[in-house]
Amino acid sequence: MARTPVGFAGPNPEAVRLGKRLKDAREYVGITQEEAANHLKVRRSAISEMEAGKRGVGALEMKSLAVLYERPTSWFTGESEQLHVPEDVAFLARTVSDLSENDRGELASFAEFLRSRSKVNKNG
Amino acid sequence: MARTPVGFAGPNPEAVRLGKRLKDAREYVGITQEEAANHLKVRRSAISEMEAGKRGVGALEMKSLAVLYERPTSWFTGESEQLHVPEDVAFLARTVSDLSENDRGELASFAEFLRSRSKVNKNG
DNA sequence: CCCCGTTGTCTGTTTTTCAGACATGTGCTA
DNA sequence: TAGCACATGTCTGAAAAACAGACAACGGGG
Repeated sequence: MARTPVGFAGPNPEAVRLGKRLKDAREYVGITQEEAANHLKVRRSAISEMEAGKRGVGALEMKSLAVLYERPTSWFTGESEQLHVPEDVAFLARTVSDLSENDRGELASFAEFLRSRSKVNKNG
Repeated sequence: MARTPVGFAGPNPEAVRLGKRLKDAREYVGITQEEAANHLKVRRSAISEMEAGKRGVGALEMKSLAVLYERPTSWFTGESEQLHVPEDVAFLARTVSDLSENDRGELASFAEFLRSRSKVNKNG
């Protein structure tokens, strides 16, 4: 995790937010830093520093903590849980579900064609 | 990211899976490694190695890529296996997301055609 | 006050990542 | 086929981050 820019000493605000959430979640389920550390196979000090935003958190570490703390990773990252799927996309997905396997193949080919065509238009 | 145990040289299977998903997602939105690298403020080689599972992915990096690739982080971690959609349907849904509104209309029309055709075949 | 469980912080060592270049692969065009 | 352009894979010394372990500090009971 050398994500924070080179000449930047101050704490990364986003990392601090992430750490707070990790800490909140841990305390909510009543787990000590040591137990969390054992779960993650890291030193306890690592947990302490992660929660303070002084140390990076690996994506897989976060996933593992998500299990231990019983929360989705999106809760830690603060993502909006909304799926953001336009209605026409949803409609297509539903329609596709009704089709036979052959027809799905045809449709997929056509979709692929449209996709490559739009690429060509963009590039040229 | 020294998450993998000390005396373990082989690739971390979970990291490899994560990398594959990152790569798939990037390719679906038609972005190059270089563009992704610019977005993350890392070298392109970092993207290459992340996708190969040879390099750790920070939690905040993953969140940033989630925005760029238009997926929830849970998709990268593999948390969202709840949907149970057949793979070809899922693929179509993803491809559709790439298309312009016009192309979606075309595709929807074609899907509708296929659906009605199969109905006719059933009834006759 | 003292104990004890828990958490915060420090330092030298180890591991990972960076930075940049070089190498490979793939598609296109003459 | 050769040549080229673009995207991606991979290597190496330098720099940064994480580890490992210890010590300090906080806080609640006895």
